[in-house]
Amino acid sequence: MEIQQQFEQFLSQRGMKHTNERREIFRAILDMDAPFDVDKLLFYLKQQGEKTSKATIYRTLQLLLESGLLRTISLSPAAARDTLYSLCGKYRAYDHLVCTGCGKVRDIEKQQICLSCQTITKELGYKLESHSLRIFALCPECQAKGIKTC
Amino acid sequence: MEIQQQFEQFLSQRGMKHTNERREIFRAILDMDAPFDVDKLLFYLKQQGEKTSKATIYRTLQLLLESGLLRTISLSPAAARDTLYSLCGKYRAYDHLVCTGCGKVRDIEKQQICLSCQTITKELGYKLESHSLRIFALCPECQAKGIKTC
DNA sequence: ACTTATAATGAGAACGAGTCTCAATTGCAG
DNA sequence: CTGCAATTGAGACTCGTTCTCATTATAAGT
Ligand SMILES: [Mn+2]
Ligand SMILES: [Mn+2]
Ligand SMILES: [Zn+2]
Ligand SMILES: [Zn+2]
Repeated sequence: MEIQQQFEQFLSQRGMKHTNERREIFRAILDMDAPFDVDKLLFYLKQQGEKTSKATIYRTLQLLLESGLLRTISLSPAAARDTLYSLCGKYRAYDHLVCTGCGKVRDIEKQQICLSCQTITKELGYKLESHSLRIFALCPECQAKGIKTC
Repeated sequence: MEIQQQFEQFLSQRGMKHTNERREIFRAILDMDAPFDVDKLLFYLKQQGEKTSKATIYRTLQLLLESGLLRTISLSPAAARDTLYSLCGKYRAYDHLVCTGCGKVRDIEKQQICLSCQTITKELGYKLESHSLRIFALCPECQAKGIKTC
């Protein structure tokens, strides 16, 4: 099924209206070519002549999170600002390797991580839903430059 | 070495002063019996008659993070509020299993996770520093109660 | 189509965690 | 002790996020 239709179906299931704003916001999200924050989305919509309000964007993002179509990304263990969002499945990996020197982020795809999560939850009788792994490490370039962290 | 002395040594290495405020804040952190936020720390210190300021608490927490004695915890992938802190080593695991139903958090200790992180960073020529894994799953109790998420 | 009830939106005020400023205080080297 | 740079406290400030409420749009019922 088309992803737009999945959202509309989600709205219907909840007895919510299919508004023009919800459509436009979702379309803008589909246009994003990297994880985005609210500012970026708002700017993009303004550019296109939409006068969507900040409040409606936050409300729609919340709906998309609840629908399971969108997820948040937290790259830094501290960062309590500027939430990043990404469509589920748009980028293959949910796991990230973050360079503590230059901040560069790589996606990780390691079957072993998924298997470990399955093992852990199975052993404890939990029903696995998702996971998020962040590895903090110094990239080869930063090692060469002699950048130190901590 | 005593952990208090490790902090004082860190301050000395940086040529920073051993102030009463830094001592009292660290003592309060040692008294915490669970991951804490700044509010809780501030309240605890007020209770004890200390009139430490919010600014100094943030400044000292930052120093403790840099010293490697303290870490932050991010349990929810969304939460952009109220950072949680915990002494390194106070709770054994850095990885958490979070119930998406009741929010209950368990520590995870799985050697396999550490090994995977080592493998991943080694393959890419990175120098591993740390990692943080959060597994989101429904606990047995919540499954029994028929609580659904998403 | 038209009406109507009500869900949704927009504008901006409010909120709150975290940061910054600067005058007053404190630690500590000499 | 003294002198001075480092540190602190009070509170203003920032800015991402949430809330409020008057206005507007959706969709069910006719
Ligand atoms: Mn931004
Ligand atoms: Mn709190
Ligand atoms: Zn790097
Ligand atoms: Zn549970």
